[in-house]
Amino acid sequence: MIKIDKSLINNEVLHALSIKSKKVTFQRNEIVAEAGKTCNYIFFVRKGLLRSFYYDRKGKDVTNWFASEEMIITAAQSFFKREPSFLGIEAIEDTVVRAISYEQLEEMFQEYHSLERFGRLVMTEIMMAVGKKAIYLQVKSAEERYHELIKTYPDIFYRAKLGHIAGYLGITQQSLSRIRANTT
Amino acid sequence: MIKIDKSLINNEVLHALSIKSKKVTFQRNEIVAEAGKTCNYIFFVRKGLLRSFYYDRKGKDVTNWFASEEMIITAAQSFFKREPSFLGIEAIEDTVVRAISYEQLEEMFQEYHSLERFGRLVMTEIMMAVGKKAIYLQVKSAEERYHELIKTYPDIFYRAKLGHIAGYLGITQQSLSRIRANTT
DNA sequence: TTTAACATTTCACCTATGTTAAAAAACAGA
DNA sequence: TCTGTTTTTTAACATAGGTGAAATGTTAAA
Repeated sequence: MIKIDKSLINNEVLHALSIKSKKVTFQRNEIVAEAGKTCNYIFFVRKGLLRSFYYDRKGKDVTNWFASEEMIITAAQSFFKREPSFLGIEAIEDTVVRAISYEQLEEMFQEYHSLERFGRLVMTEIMMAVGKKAIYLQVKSAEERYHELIKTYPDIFYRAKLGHIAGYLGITQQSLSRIRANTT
Repeated sequence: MIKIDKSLINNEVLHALSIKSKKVTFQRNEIVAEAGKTCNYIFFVRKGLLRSFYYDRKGKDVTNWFASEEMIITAAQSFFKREPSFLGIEAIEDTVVRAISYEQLEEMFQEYHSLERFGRLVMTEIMMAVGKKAIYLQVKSAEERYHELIKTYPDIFYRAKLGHIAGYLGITQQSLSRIRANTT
């Protein structure tokens, strides 16, 4: 759930980005990046909804992150460290993205100092978003986490499955169902 | 718990950093950055141990992060976004740091493209460390989180108070004491 | 329109962690 | 070394959320 603030990039770089990136479409339920393989792309979502996910020790599917219109998503650790990913990414809806490969992005970082800066600022945004999630998991109840999620990202309620949302919140789908029943 | 890999910076920039930064010492229990105020410095720890912390809704002190030798710490959201901090930072031991102000760091980012790049890489490391913490809180039991912490950062066991560690793990100090009793 | 697959809710019971309070242990200053 | 303070442990009880299973609801293909 990281929105990109394009006003931080100048037009020249924005143009270069649009040339280097390619448009890709995915169908609902299609795998966008496979767990176990190195993730070579960062995706800018134009239309649709994606989630990254992994399997916990007991084999349960856990949603790690969502991304919809104007947001970015990748398997960050794999993409930036060039190693196999423990995260998979899938399209939850029919989705259109623009994808930039690691090599292309690296080239552009070399070429445009201002993009390197933008990259640092985006990474700072991501870090704070992830940090906020950690703090919520650290001190808020499941119910509070749920209400906060729906408040800041209302359409997730209609667009994602209960089990996906529950996994993201770190609870079971039964617990989330119970929370909904208690508070609606 | 973010170690800095200095091999990613060239000597010229490293030298400039050491000139622009200043050495500061703090006594055990001294406040290094106050919650409610904008945090103007990023700290590179030379000696000692620090923690960042906040108060949850019920007023309970919760440790957010630790930093010891060769690590960095700041109130990231405040420092990078230039806004009042919800985090405080305190020295847990007598501590020596090198501090760089936001203005100085900004100047240096403008001057050295390679530092901007380094900043992006460091931010990526931080993001992944925070992401790992979030995942642990999402799917691991308190006991697993405790053992992982002690495994990856053994001296925290001797150097930090039980209550600080418990807060970091997202549990009460009584629960952590119980976990220790069960497994020692 | 029926049926099969999938998603959500409900329920009874269980367990990890929280809460409150007190005892024990460790530590720091005189 | 003694003493007051802080930290850690222990214990009894409370509760949020997990588990497994079944019931109900929804969707979409045939």
